[in-house]
Amino acid sequence: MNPLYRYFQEQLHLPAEEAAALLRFWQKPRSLRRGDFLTRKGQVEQHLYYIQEGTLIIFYDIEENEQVVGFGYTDTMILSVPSFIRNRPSDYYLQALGPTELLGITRTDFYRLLEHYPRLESAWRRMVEEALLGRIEREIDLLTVSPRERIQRLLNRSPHIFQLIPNKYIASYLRMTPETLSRNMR
Amino acid sequence: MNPLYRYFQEQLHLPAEEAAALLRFWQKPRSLRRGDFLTRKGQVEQHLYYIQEGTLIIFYDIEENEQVVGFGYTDTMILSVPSFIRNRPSDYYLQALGPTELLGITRTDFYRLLEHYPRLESAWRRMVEEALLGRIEREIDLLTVSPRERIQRLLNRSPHIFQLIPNKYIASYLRMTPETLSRNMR
DNA sequence: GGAAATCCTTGATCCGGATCAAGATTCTGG
DNA sequence: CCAGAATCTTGATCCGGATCAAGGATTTCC
Repeated sequence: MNPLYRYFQEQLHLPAEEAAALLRFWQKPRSLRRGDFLTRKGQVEQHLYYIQEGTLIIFYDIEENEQVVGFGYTDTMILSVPSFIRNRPSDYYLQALGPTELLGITRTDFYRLLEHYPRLESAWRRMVEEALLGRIEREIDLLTVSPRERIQRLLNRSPHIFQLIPNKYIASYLRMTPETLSRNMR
Repeated sequence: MNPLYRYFQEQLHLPAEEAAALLRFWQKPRSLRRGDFLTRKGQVEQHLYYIQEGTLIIFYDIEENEQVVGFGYTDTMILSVPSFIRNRPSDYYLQALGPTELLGITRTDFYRLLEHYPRLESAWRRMVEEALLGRIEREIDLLTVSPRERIQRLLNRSPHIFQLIPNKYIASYLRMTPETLSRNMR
């Protein structure tokens, strides 16, 4: 069965007909290779993407360094949220870590659909609420002083991350160096 | 003019009749004195509050210490967001820093109103979106390494905070000790 | 399959923010 | 207005995570 269709039903709780109707708007398939950028700083995010297969990182650059702020992986949505919502240039880069297949819907189409499909609108509101709650959780992680505890919290909440993403990106995400992560993982 | 009415119009962009109709649901006035708790850890947040006058801090306790995660001040809304959205016990404390006057609407009333007033629903979605964008900004602040820069970012974004809130709470909010804040403010 | 790039680990050193302490200042509430 | 509490400042010391460095292990992709 179409995995995006299943995502609509199981993750967004959309009824079958609505899920089917929405499917045809998710087009514009994109393929990325390791290192390719899905979105770059300065671009206005014009799509909401569904990841059919692959992993990506979201990062911004701060004084020569890249600071990772999130990940995307198979069967989730990914986008530069602030850029998409505000329709302004993104501060973030979205970069593929390996071969990646995506389906996208354009910003314009998406906002048009929101008006026609009330269930989609409430689904979107739930997504935004969940994203907010996720950030609040993450805030507590970032405020935790001890590196060891920060690692532990992520291990508890998202153990699969450690299977999917090279440690150096996880270290950045956890506000520590790869060395510190390595020393506190065993 | 009623400041809450003005808030509805100017901040939430609600039309005049709708703003007027909503006014009567914001009742249950509460008065707090310095140190009083509006909400405590473990309580389920039953209200959305409008601050008529006063300042509050939002914090949670982590190993004997209190970690400040936000502030509330005159003419803004305040609540324990995760508790209100999820209808679950709050991890946060909301505490008044001085004499404070609030108006509240109950969670039940509020969600009922969302169904009857589409403009309120979209206003709420905007509030959630804005809260999310605010958290994303805050994440960048927290990931900034240098204490001096973290202070600077807050000074740029919310200079009024420094007039309203004692420095020790600001220091906690900025993930540093009061000593470090003091040493880097001049 | 194999060379090259990337990533991970371990060790040694350094430094900036936390901690501890004490005094000065400001705020609070009766 | 005044006493006591809370807050802010400044100084001295300490410590844990960053940095620098190098070798080993994996992964990538022609």
